[in-house]
Amino acid sequence: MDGTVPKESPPAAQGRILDAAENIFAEQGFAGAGMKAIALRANVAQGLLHYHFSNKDGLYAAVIERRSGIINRDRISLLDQVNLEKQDPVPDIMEALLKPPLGPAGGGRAYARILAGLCVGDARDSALVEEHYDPTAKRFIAALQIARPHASARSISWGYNLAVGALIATVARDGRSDRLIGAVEKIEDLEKTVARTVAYAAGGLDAIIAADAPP
Amino acid sequence: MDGTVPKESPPAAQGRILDAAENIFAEQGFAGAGMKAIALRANVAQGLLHYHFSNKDGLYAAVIERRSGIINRDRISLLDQVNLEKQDPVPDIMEALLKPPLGPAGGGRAYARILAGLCVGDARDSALVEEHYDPTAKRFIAALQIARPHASARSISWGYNLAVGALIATVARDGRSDRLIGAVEKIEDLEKTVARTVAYAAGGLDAIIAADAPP
DNA sequence: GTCTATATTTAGATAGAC
DNA sequence: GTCTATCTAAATATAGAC
Repeated sequence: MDGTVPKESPPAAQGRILDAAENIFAEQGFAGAGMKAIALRANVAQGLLHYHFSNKDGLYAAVIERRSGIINRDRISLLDQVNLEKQDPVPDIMEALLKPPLGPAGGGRAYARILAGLCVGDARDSALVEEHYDPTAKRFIAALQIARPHASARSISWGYNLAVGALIATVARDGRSDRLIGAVEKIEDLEKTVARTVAYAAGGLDAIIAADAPP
Repeated sequence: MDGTVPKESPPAAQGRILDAAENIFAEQGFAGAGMKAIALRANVAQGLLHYHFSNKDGLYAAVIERRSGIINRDRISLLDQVNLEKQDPVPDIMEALLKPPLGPAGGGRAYARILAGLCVGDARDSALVEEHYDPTAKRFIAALQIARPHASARSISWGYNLAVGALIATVARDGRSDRLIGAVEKIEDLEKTVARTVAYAAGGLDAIIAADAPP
């Protein structure tokens, strides 16, 4: 003991700020989120946000960096477990891509909505996607190309992009499907949601490959 | 001649404002767009925006209303031409759904990005979707249910939602597919883009129906 | 590291002349 | 209907005490 006393453990102010920012950016988007509201939800003074993250852009980038790191690690870990020699590895590849962001470690609905915003966003968002997601994306595209060796590179990359689109629709439009059919029942469980999105992405990929094939 | 002189014909200030707002809302999102910037691009005084549309919410709603009216009219018109008795009408239904927003009358990339934002947006966006898009959505879901009578209502409605997700990915992520494979060629033509998205949505729908079927 | 208080800029909205 | 000028509120960011 040297007399120094650590104030708070891991989820110190810095972590609370990131959590609060993740939620508010998800709800309001980048421009709509306010530093004041984030500080309020994190129970810290507004000035502290600037001390730790310089400015709003820095805070936004920190949120993306933290969560994308977790998601990419999980994605790659699952992808490495896929046996590319098996009969049809595409569903396994899609599950490795789609399950991490849908699961609890993926930040739940909040971060998934940020991810959706990233994909339809402006130049700042594009730069963040390129930095934090492109490297992993290339890994998945390479795996899909191995699984479908006769497909064109363009079909494969669109199959990847449209799989992410299915992910976005799954997260962002949750609730609308039930509303449109007047359903009143409970929330689906995660397994079923993942299974449906995986089936959709795998089926869609093969459909565009078939449509692209020379007649 | 009575001395009165009409200032400008159809594309008067009101139309220019809507055009400018559509573009800036597309680029920046609702919160990011500024009334000042919209007025500047429309070449009108800022006060005029409030004279015509009361406030920012009113202007946003007017942009959605104008474009969704055109898209819904085109969608229903194409859907009514689909022969539901033919062997497999699903691709035709999907084309009726996806072609209008991708085409020139759909507002081009600008409005498509607004549409994407609507789908991942907050409460205000949900209300606008419910008002302007739900009625047409129900028509398409009904048509899909007729084309796939043995599929569950939930599979059908998710097939619809995920088709919209494919639309969003097609528009919003344009450019990323080529970047990821290092392509440097020209822009694809509209026909090919529509055909791929239609094939994806149709193939994905049947995949989730198959996955949902009792074993 | 954290807080309080404040500076600076920018936003949406309004008033009134033309 | 349109413009100029202005009001008021809110945002981000900073300064300095603790």
